[in-house]
Amino acid sequence: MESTRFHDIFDQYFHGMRLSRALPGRTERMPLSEPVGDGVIRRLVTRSSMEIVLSDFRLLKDRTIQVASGGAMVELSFCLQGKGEVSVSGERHELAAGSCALQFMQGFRASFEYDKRDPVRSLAIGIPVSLFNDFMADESEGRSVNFAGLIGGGAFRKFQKPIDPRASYIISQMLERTDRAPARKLYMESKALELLSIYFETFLFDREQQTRKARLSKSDLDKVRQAGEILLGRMDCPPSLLELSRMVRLNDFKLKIGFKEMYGTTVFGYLRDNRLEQAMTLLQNGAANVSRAASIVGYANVSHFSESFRGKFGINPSEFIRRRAELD
DNA sequence: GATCCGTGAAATTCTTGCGG
DNA sequence: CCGCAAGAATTTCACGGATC
Repeated sequence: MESTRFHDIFDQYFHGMRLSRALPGRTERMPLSEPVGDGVIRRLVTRSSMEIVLSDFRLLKDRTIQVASGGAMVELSFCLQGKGEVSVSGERHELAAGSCALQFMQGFRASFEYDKRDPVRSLAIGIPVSLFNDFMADESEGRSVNFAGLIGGGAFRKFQKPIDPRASYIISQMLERTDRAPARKLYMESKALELLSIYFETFLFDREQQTRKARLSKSDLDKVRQAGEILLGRMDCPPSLLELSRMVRLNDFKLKIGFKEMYGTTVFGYLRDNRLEQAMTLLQNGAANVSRAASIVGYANVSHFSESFRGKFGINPSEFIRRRAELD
């Protein structure tokens, strides 16, 4: 693992935060090339100083990236692909594909560990504290929410959760319009605001979300992650719950608790979400029709597939294809 | 080809009980 | 009181077939 002063790139582009927002309204596109890696990072700063950063790259070496910041900021980030670990002020956090984090930070130090094998795709939306407080300002019902109150005296506070269906649909729309499309900036900003609204609501105003805490050990969580991987690897013929728990040597009770904790859903809920997301990708790039997509991701009959798809994305697969066709 | 509907199977949640 | 597990109750899911 090579440790690097990679700041120049990442401090500015990747985690988007802590840089001067000198050029509102600007769009930047930064390709990554040898020897660092390949891919591209796109960054858009709106007039309201909201920053939207889309990353899609792969590194050629394992890296530990140190980030330090004196400023304060709020960031909502989505890890779409790849995994890694972050430690902030001694606390470790997992970065897992399919998870979303809302983070509040000021004057902190963090290090990110990335693995060269895993491509990284992520979306980060950063907003200045003043804008955040402004968004929260008109909460009339009693307790008001603001940056200082949330973060307390600390340097960092984070809420984490799997990306929910509404959000993943919005993100896919954003990804489609990264380069072309008229009124792109307006479009991106509106979608980013929509995401902020969804997650401020779930993280900051949903009681039970806040009280959930870690209950399993690191090694058990590791087994849960293994189980998740097994499940994804065998989408077309998944093991039963009991088989799965035996495979990773963890009793089914813990497995269920673990899935709730790590992915925020049940074991088969997780499987289903992933099946449907993969199916959506297939439909999106025209790689398959509805029935083909259903069978690829492991649905034996299309009927149930359509029903699940609608349940998750609020739209029938056929309708989804039709609307996509209209876009082009 | 895609969606809607009824039914049995399974997974999840809820409840209770055991041992530390 | 806590962690865990077994069993009951409830909910969700997958399938086949009818229908659009």
